[in-house]
Amino acid sequence: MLSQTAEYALRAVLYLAQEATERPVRVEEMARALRLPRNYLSKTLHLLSRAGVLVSARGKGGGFQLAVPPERLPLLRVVSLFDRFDDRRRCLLGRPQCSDRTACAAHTRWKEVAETVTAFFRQTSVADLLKGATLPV
Amino acid sequence: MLSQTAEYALRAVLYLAQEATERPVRVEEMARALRLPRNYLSKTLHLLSRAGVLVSARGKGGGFQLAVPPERLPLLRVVSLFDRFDDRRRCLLGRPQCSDRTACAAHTRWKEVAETVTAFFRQTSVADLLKGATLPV
DNA sequence: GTAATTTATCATATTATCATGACAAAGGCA
DNA sequence: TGCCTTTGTCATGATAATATGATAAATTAC
Repeated sequence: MLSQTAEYALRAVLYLAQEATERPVRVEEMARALRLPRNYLSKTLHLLSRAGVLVSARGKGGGFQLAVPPERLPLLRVVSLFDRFDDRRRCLLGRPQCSDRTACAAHTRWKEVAETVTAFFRQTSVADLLKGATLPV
Repeated sequence: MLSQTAEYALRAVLYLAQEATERPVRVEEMARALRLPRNYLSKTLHLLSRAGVLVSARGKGGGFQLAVPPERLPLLRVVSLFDRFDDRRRCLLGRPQCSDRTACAAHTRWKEVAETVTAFFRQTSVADLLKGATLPV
């Protein structure tokens, strides 16, 4: 459903929201805890930082932290950095343009489903997910 | 949302349902009409045939036809040949197993959304899509 | 200012997906 | 039979996604 990279990003953000209230967390620690490839995760976290989702600090005591309180961080803000959620994705038959006016055969029926998916990412916050978490992320 | 290949397959099946009531359709014709790569489409159609969605015939007058009336052909039967719709896909955080018992942090909320998506593919038939089609597929 | 620590970046490797081209196999028809 | 048509299959190539390893740049601590 999500690309591998978006999934990594989401898991990392959840980890930060859960583990790191104040202290910054090193890539090393996160990669180990989540079993993700270290340098690949590093790049992903860097992108999240540039997008203002995380803040990073180098040197001793450095690492990554959320830049935003989890309550005000919709999942869409995380995953949309890596996966597209535009019209092109939302057309089931892959048309470059597919709207109410230029509808493909699947448009009317698929639109609702696609909108449900997007709404989930837009309306669900990182904090929402942690509420439901019974196990560590 | 769907892989390129699953999307090609779906478009091809829709084309057959719309254009070919009796006569078989050649790959050449379909590739041209749908602007898909010819030999790649050929392989995709072959898989659909082996799965019993299409029937193929070689030689003059040959080509592909639906093996099943469009009313009794759920989209899932087409796309699940190319994309996975199992638990793994349905876990937002990519866990190998994620069920009500072994729930990830996103499970409860995501389950509904994922089920909406799967239900769409399971309950919508090829014929359903053609009903809504105002333009040629 | 030097060393240690940690992120940032670059170059490259690996893998999966998508695509092309050539030819083999099978069916229809004179 | 021999020829044409069309699917079936194989070998290969192109591209994007994922991953690794090496090194640069920044920060902290002494």
